[in-house]
Amino acid sequence: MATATDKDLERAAALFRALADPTRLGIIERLRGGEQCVCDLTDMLETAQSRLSFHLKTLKDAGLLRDRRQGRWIYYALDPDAIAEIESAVAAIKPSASGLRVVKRCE
Amino acid sequence: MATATDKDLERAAALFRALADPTRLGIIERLRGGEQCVCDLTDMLETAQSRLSFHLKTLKDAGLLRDRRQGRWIYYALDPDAIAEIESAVAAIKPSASGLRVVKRCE
DNA sequence: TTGACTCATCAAGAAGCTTTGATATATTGG
DNA sequence: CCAATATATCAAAGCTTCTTGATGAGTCAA
Repeated sequence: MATATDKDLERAAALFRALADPTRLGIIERLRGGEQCVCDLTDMLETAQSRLSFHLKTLKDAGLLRDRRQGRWIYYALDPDAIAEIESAVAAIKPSASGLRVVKRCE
Repeated sequence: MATATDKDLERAAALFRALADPTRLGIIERLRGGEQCVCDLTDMLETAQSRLSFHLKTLKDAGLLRDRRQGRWIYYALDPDAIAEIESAVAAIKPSASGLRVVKRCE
């Protein structure tokens, strides 16, 4: 496994930063089952509308959510690619399997 | 799967917050192969000593690292339990398998 | 077109995080 | 004990993020 570049670390940090807030994790949890419009999230999370909008934007800017307008509502959903990216960022911090260093390399 | 409590979300957010910094991810990367003393990390990361100490403490306070003094040196290592905790926090944000769920609409 | 509705954006202050340089503490060797 | 070394802690400054309330923008129906 190659050493992560500064850019890799920066990107991974940005993903984790987006997850580093309980309100945003609550949003994500409510999107696990599929897309939801902002109004439903507002009801579920009982929070000020501008505050919710701020956190949705934060998640979207990090690439974790996508949105879609339908009529007067806007639906947000998890982006599966981002979830995969997070999983790979976590895999990158796992201790390597052993000190024996017989791990198959990519190059 | 039960809904996460506020405390679960807070704890998961704290873990992600600890990971939300490229310097700290760099530290973790260098600990993947096993424990290192602070002096080695200082050399590898080329950073001010108090700054490194701050980030080590941040990781330790979040439960991600443990430390051990040996003589004049202090060795830091990843805590495997915390890594497992992170993995389970990530698993908790993965979309649930039932992707075909009917989405409730606003009307 | 107007009004109501849904959501985004903005500005300002509050709260939290990071860096820096200085100082403190623990350990070892002489 | 003293000096040197390794690391932690502290305080101040700077930077980033979050919350709040106000306003703007898109959409629909009458």
